[in-house]
Amino acid sequence: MQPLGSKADLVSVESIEQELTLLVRRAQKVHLRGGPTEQVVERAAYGILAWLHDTGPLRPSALAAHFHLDASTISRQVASLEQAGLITREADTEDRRAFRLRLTERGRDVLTTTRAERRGVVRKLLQSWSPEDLANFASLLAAFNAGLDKHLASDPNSTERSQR
Amino acid sequence: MQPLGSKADLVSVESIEQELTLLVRRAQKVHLRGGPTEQVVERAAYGILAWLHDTGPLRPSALAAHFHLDASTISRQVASLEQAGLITREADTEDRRAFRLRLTERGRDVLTTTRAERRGVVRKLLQSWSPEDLANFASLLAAFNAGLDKHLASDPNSTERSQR
DNA sequence: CGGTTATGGTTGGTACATGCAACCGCTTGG
DNA sequence: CCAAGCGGTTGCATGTACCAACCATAACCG
Repeated sequence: MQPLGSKADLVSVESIEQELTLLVRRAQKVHLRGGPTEQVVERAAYGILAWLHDTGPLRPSALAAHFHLDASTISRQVASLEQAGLITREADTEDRRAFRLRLTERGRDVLTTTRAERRGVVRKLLQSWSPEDLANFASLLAAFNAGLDKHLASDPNSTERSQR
Repeated sequence: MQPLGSKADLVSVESIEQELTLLVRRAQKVHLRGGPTEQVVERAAYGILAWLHDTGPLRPSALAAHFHLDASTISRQVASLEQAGLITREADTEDRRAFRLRLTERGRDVLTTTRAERRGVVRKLLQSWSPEDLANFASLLAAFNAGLDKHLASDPNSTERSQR
């Protein structure tokens, strides 16, 4: 509809940057807990539980790579999840330095509950959207994340300081 | 195309929840700094600078409301921005308890630089997108933020603990 | 008025998230 | 077998955030 690099594109990029900034800032506080009487599941922990659940037993290093976080950060969060009885570490048969993390029964339960609540919030937020918009948003968001992933992977610090 | 509440909707909601979680987690680290030799502009500070710039002098309380953050959080960030010489406080003629925040010359410069860099990153991330997708993403993101804003405003804690 | 309550902001205390540097122990390659 | 490297942990520093307690001014009310 419009030539590449048109003014409308610029406006879109500006708007996207703006909205992302706001979203990320605000979303800090949308971290759910286990349930009514339940256990605390921290914001950071939820991501780990979900990823472990969806992709099977993983090493801490694999988690760090997925989230683009420092190994030390993962290490502490893993320790606390283990403490809480939501995950266990099992020996890695191929390397005795490492181990693999697996959800416990309880971890699965907590994840299920928490995930249901979070999805409930999202559903409520999106209740008035058309199916087309929903599907579109889902796929654009996924595409954006994929791009971000690549960006962070290739160029870990360009976003910290643009140049030296 | 599909009946309301269809399976496809559920899948979209699930996917959106997932992608948002990942995005927010990863985006933590995409906070830019002032420039080559420049001053640190923290992630949080950037949002404040940008909002002050775009909507004129504001009270701290207005910032807190916009970001849905505690007044104390804003207070400290404002103090540090003032310290850095990026904003000034001017008396509020209507209420001597309050004051209004305004960007300084330097604040405007730093914002301009930082914003340009951030937009550059976003542009790079989105360089292969079609104009349609860009425009779509921008408007869906804005709509989502608007919904989130309403949600947080009406029901400040439902996302902290779903019920009692 | 004069006292009580409400509102705008700040400060102290605390918790969580995160990165970097230093370290420990196993693995791997001369 | 020793040196270099990798996986993970721990100490330390920072940034972001909330709540509770506080101060000062404003608004209300009898």
